[in-house]
Order: sequence, then structure tokens, then C-alpha cells
Amino acid sequence: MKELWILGGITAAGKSELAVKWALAHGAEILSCDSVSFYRGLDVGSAKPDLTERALVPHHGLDLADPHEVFDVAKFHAYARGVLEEIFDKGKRVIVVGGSGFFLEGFLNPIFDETVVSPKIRDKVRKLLEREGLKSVLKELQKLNPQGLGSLDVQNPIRLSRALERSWQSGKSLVEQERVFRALPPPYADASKKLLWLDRKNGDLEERINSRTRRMIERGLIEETRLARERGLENHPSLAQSVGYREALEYLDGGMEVEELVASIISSTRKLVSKQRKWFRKRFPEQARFELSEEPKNWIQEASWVSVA
RNA sequence: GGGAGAAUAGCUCAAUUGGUAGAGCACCGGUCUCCAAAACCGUAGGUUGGGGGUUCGAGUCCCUCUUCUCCCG
Repeated sequence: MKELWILGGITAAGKSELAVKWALAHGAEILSCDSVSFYRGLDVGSAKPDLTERALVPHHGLDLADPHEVFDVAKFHAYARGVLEEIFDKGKRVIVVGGSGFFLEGFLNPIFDETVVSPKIRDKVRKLLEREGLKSVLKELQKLNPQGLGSLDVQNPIRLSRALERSWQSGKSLVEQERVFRALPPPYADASKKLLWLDRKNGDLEERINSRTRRMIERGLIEETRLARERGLENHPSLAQSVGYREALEYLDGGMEVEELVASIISSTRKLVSKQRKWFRKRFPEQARFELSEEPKNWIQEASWVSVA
């Protein structure tokens, strides 16, 4: 039986470390599911597992793209499917580890369809948005969708652009696309899935976030950001706004003290944690939450994983 | 000791000649089928430092107290 163990959790909970322990105890390989660790050169800021950890257990899902590329959920899951096949073929277990809720969701439910938007269409929509604004993108969409736009958030530039790109690419109305999407089979139906997500009490967490942020600065986050900028980080739609890098880019532009940088990263990290908690509370079963305290010695025994169909 | 200025939401600040106190950010909540550590939406929040006065009506004008900042000795 194929076993897919999914370990989610908030930033700074200690996921990576615990995943290594779990993998060693269960003869498993690790698939990282972290939307920033996918990128080469973004090591310090994404708290990527170091070489020692990687030598102990095979890690997948790291260093898959450069900062100027967009490695989206469809690309990740195409990659993940290959990795999982390979590991299952060896008869081993897989533990998927990460805090990126939307990417994790893809192991449980369909989150993308077959449509692959060409760079040409993507560019056309981007230009339309830039030159003529949100209204004209909306107008184009309405032209193609006389029956209505369904649940589309018409105030969100990204959502609108995506919808138009996909409509132009597929030639299908949104309603039709939705119908096709709903018919998609659930992913990894032949594997047994176990879920767990790690949380931490706020006092404890705050301390970990503070020291982790300072450690990042000491280990060269600023220099890492400077180098990544040369390789396109700044133009990446989401990476340039990601926690740590957004602030470091701002710092590089000058006029900011290191202490301000630290404070600003800490605050962004807390916000991220709050968002992650909301995601996991909503999408994972209630019993799958495991609150860590201090350094848990027996978490492997204590944690009760929740099976899902 | 003398002089000047300031005090409005958790924070930074708005509020035409006196006419129902607003915004950004933060907080809290929500949305999300391919940029998701992203993007978007919403709620709540204030006896305008305290007290008194003028006025139909005061954040705004007057008096007084408190606190803070700056300047002069």
C-alpha cells in the first residue's frame, strides 16, 4: 500500500527538523512543499534544510527553478507526481513537509486542470491590464461569458487575468471550465493519506521567530537577496513580495537600519503564521492539529495522524 | 525661571470661515482551480488629554490643569 504522509504547519514550528527524525524512523524520503524553497539560491530566507539534513534523508522539492521563473502549483504537482511514483516504486514511504497550504491542497483535491496558458496569451493579458486597466479585462471576460462569471472575484486583478488567460487559451467559458474542473478525479486516490499539522503556543513561537530572523541576517539573507535580485527575484510576482525577501529588497534600496529590517521581517512572519493557521484550521481536520512545546522528544509517538480518503 | 508649539482610533496623521470626527497601516474576520510566504474583500475600533466657559452648535474660539517637544537663560 502506498503511504502518503503530509506534515503541514506554521512557519518556525520546527517542521523540517521533525520531518527528518520521522523519515529516519520510518525509512521515508522527504518531499518539501514550500513555495520559496523551490527556488535555487533562496536558502537562508526560506530556511531550506541544510546539507547535513539532506545527507541524512533524501530531500526532494528543493532547487527546482530560478528566481526569474514562476514555479506554480501545476508545475509543482507534475514534479511531485514523478517523485512520488519513484519513491513508491522503491517501496518506501513519503513524507510531504511544508507550510504552503495551497500547494499541499493539491495532494488532497484537484486544484488545477489541463489548460496550460502560453506565454503569448499571458503577455497579451498582462498588457491589456497594464494599458487599459481592470475594467477592460472584465469587459473581455464578459464578452466570452454571457451566462455570467460565477464566483469570480472581479476586483482581484490576478484572478481576473488568470480567468481571461484561461478562457482565451481553452476557448471555453468559465461555466464550462468549472464543469470540467468539478469532474476531475481526486489525486493519489490509490494511496493512503495521513495528515498532521504543527502549531506552537504564541510565547514560544515568538521567541523562535525572533531568533530565527536574527540568524537569517547573520547567515547572509541580505547578500542572498542581493544575488537573487541579479537573477530576477525583483520581477517575480510573488517571490519579490515573500516574507524576508520583500523586506531585504527594501533594505537594499537604502534608508533602513538593520534593526528596522529585523523588526519588519518579524512582523511579516507573524502575519504569515496567522494566515497559515487559518488555512490549516479550515482545510485540515480538527484532530490533525498538534501543538508542540519546547523540544518534543516523543512527538512521533504522541502525534496522532488523521487518515483521509 | 522665561518663551513657543503640540496633545484626535493600537500607530502615523486628516478634518474648508465653528456645522453629524475621516484615511493609511496594524488588529480581527472572509475569499481563492495554476503568480499562493501572493492577490483580493469586509467588520470593528474615538466622551478629539482632564475640567470649565462662549455658542442654536466646539476637534476647531476663550480660561485652567496635566503631559510631551523645542528654544532662551
